[in-house]
Amino acid sequence: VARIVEVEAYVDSYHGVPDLAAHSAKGVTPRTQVIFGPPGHAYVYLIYGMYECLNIVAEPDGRPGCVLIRALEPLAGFGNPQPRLNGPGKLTRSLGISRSEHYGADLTRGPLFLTDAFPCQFEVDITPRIGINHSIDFPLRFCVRNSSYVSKRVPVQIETSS
DNA sequence: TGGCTGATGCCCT
DNA sequence: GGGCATCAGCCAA
Repeated sequence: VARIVEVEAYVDSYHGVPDLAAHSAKGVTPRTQVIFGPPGHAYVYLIYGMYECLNIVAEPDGRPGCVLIRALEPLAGFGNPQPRLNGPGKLTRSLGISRSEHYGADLTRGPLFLTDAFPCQFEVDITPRIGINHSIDFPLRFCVRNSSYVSKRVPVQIETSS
């Protein structure tokens, strides 16, 4: 059991400006097809030849859009010492998430299950996304404020919410 | 503390 | 063949 504390959104367009950092910007390919499918499914891709990254498809069927899971706070079921899940490549390695086993997986049921059964209140920091070279200004990274489990300190605080 | 670099596989042109 | 939604280790200060 783990809590999501940091995500980034990859969208079709932001206020009418195309999101060139999104993999779906290149259109439907064998790699990106699941992003155009129904929401609640896993988009898993390989980055830099060695790290798998987990996304959750987050737009209606037929439209592209997904959320990259960048950091988790371990809650239960992890050994001692707890693994650090503060990075998209690290958390998939710790959880055993891979393209071969999880590409397109239904996250509304099954072993990788998304739930709101552990609610809590928190404030959100909104910042630019990390590690990209296109559409770098879009404020689409969302972190739990003051969480020690995020991948990086918040570089710029753009806005807050709850 | 912060910046650079190598490792490494695959997708798309 | 170029570039990539990363990370750990190294180095200088």
